[in-house]
Amino acid sequence: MSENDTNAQATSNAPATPQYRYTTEMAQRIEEKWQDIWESEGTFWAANVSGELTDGKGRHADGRQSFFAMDMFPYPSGKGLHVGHPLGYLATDVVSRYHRMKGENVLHAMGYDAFGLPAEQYAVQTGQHPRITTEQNIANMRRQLRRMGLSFDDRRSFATIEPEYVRWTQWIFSRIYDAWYDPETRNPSGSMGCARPISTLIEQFRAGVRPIDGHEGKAWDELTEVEQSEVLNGYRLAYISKSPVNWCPGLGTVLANEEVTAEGRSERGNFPVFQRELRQWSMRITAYGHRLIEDLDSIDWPEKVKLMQRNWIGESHGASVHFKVPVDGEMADMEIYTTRPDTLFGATFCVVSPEHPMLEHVPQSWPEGVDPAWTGGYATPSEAVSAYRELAEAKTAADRVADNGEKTGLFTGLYAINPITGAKLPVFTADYVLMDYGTGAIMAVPGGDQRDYDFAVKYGLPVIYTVAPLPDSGDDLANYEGTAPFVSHDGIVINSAVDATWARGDALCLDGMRVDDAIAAVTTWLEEAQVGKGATSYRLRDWLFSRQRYWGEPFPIVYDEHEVPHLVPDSMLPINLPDVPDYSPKTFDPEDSQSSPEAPLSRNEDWVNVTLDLGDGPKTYHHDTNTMPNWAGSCWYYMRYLNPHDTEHMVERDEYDYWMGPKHSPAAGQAGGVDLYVGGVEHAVLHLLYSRFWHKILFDLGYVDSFEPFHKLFNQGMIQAYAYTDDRGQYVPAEDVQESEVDGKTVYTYEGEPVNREFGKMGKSLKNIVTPDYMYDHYGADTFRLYEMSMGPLDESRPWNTRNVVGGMRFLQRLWRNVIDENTGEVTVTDDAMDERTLKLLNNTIAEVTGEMEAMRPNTAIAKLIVLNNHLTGMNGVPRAAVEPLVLMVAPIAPHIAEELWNRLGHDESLAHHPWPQADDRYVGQDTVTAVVQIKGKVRAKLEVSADIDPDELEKMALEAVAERLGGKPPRKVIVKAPKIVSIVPGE
RNA sequence: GCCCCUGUGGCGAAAUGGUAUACGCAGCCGACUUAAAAUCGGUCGCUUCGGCUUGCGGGUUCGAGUCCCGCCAGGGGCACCA
Repeated sequence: MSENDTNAQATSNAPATPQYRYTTEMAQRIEEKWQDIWESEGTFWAANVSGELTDGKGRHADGRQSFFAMDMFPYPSGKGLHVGHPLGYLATDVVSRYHRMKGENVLHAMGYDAFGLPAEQYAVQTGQHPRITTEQNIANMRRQLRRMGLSFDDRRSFATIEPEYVRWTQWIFSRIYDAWYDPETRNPSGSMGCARPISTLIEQFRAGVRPIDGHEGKAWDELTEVEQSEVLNGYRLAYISKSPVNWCPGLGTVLANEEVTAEGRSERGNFPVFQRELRQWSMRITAYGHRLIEDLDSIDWPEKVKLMQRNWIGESHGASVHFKVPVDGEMADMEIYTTRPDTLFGATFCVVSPEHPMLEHVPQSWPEGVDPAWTGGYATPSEAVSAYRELAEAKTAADRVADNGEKTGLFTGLYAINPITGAKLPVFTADYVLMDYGTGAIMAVPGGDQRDYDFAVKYGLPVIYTVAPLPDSGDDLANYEGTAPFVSHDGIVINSAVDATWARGDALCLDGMRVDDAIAAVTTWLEEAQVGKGATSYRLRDWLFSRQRYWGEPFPIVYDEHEVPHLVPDSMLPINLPDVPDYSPKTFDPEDSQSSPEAPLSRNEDWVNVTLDLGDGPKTYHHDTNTMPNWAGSCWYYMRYLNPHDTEHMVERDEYDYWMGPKHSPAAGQAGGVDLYVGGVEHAVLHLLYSRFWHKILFDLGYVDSFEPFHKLFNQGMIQAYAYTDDRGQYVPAEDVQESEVDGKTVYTYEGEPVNREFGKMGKSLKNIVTPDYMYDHYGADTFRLYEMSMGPLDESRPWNTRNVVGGMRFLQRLWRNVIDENTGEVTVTDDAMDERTLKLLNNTIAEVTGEMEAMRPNTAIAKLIVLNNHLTGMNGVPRAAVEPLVLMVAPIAPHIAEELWNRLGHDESLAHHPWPQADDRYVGQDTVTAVVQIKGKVRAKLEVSADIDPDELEKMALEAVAERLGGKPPRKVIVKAPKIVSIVPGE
């Protein structure tokens, strides 16, 4: 389009686009010019307090407020960007530029999260080494982002695959491995629980102040190295465990719970996931469950994300209770977990998970007269139990979903004795009880739990109701009996008299108590009788931390001939990946649940076997062949922006304190952290939880002085798009679809044929992608930025519509024309004084736009800038004193045109650090306002009055204005909110 | 099933409990053009001209898009967690 304009001017005598109009070509020239200037002058370099990055182009850190604005860094995937991707980057950039103009020292940079599945899969597809494709992708992404005019400090960019970065990722792993969680020590923030070096635990074992698990009564130094290693493994925050994990044959790797969907499939690739018992690395995130919930109160995050984290961690309070189980003439102990100890009187059977160790001790034969439904037709309990266990193991999460709550289970032949009633309860095994939650065993209370009720109905077990609705609730227990349990936590306890004094003659009667009080009473009783205690349980599981992939960080761990793990000394880090031709993961038939993972690194024997001197002479060791999950690099990258080339520290203390310390900025709270972190909500329980966990460990160990990584989190919305399908359901290119009106209805056609419109994501397969490059070519970066920022609130999703972009272009053209003559290219502003109206509008606009920028609402800021600009457009000669502040206010959103106009207005320095305009209070507000007279809330008259009108006078005027409507009757009530509203309630 | 968010013109959207529809797109009318595009100016919720309008029905209030209760629709999170 615009190209034709230029040609037309050269080749025909028809009136053409004026030579100095702000066209797409003009925009492109201006944008490239300023991007070069910013780069060569280091305009966006942020100044550190010390070290090599103190140079902020004459703007040093001393005494200046810091502001750290950060995006969730991207995977450099080969797919390239579409216009939806950079929405968050643009938002962060607008905020960064605004804060820079407020005089703050702004840290804003971009790194690349380059390990992990997307990069590896792209490499496998293209047959090139992931390092090569990753570096190409990073270069392409850098180019596209640079063209957007983002104000990054390019000295601080890095990728997580760089050896100098990997070194510190491995260093952090080493610190986590070398630490344990002491729940009895206060951490530096004052709350209970603290990670401490493992040496402090060894000291306790050695001093005999802590019993050694499994070796009670022995001295620490009597234990073999293997035994010591196993004991410590039970405490380390990064530990090896043989436990059921999510095994995904289709991807050839194990996955964390967070990476498995509710349907039991892999989040990436959508392959089936099976539970397999495997030896893998885990991180003890459950130790931090409580602090991860509690500290949410100290950070400025969307409630939605906080809620998702709270739900994911799933802290529940209750009690653990010990039931005696007669086994082979002795009394074994079975511990159960319940959130409702008050219902102990209503327990009519027990259930253990199919993996529960108690199942090793089932009796030889079924008791006399056992119900055949309970035995499943098996001849002995052990046959029944092992058959059921096999059945449960083969089930995928998807099967469980398909079961739709249908309960299965079998009797174990065992009985458990209820410690409070003495009742003998049959013990079942069923897969609705999970081994890795609570204790893997429950007391079943069918009168108060839907699942237990379903099970009881199926197996003909008794139901005892122990809780009734509150008497004044209008509900009646009779509504539940025989049909459903009464599950509410509101209610009163009934029916606790069931032999309550059996246990030890203590009277414990709960009748008439509210549930809360009854829970407390039973918990106290359990503790006094030493058969149980208050307990907290978490839905959160420990974080499975190893993957069988090539493209990730190797573990800084080697094993000796006894398979005892040893930490590789810090001085030998990083451990780099071997440069080998075969980096593909070993994948299997997605349905082959019996396959086992095979780490690609294990194929490189040269790399696997090493001779090291770890203090007792050179010995042969072998490397751990797993790699870390792709979350590892993103867990701590924010700190690396502070100085990505620091070879002495993960992060330097003074630098951390200046940029992220708890009191560095009024914007940050007590918890400290990055001032603004912008990214998609999809990481709510993945990256954002892992990152907080690592950060808290580093805080406990004293490496950082704030206990949260991200003070303010902002989730940008998604940019959605229309897609079109023809009558065969095939997608057609959205770009070429025509829109027209037929009989007042909008119809869409492609090559003359009608097509259906649907609404959703932007994607290549939907043929509705719009790329940033398309936008640069057709409108320029400033118009692109302006459109994305004006579409609506940043945190809401909305549809992209290229047709609407032109409005932003017109605004910039008018702004340009208000400064520059389109025909001569001369600056046309006047130095005349502003008229009163312009002065008022200008100062009101400054005040309002400042407010919108503070609140991160660029859409409404833009609307107000347009109003001011439109006003100036109508003037005869635009006053410099009005247009200069306008240019400054446009700068965060459309920085290139703003720099160009600022320069042409006679300023030599970039406006990037020019002070943000200040509103003159004398001209803020209105002289006259339209006062509205309402009768019963409906507008009946409007009055033009002075802004400082006396309320009594306004009331008088208002009553006069609507006298006719009041019909002479005195009003019953008059509310005056001068100068805007008079609200009248008429007399009867 | 449980929890959370969102419903305002033809479209994207504005509105500290105080004039609903700012700003932009599209549309319509006009100016400049031989013409078209671009640009500029105007107009732009519905209406039987009484009024009526923020998904629907109630409530609180002098006054509700905004607060409360109950529905409906769309989106998201969790889902045998004892």
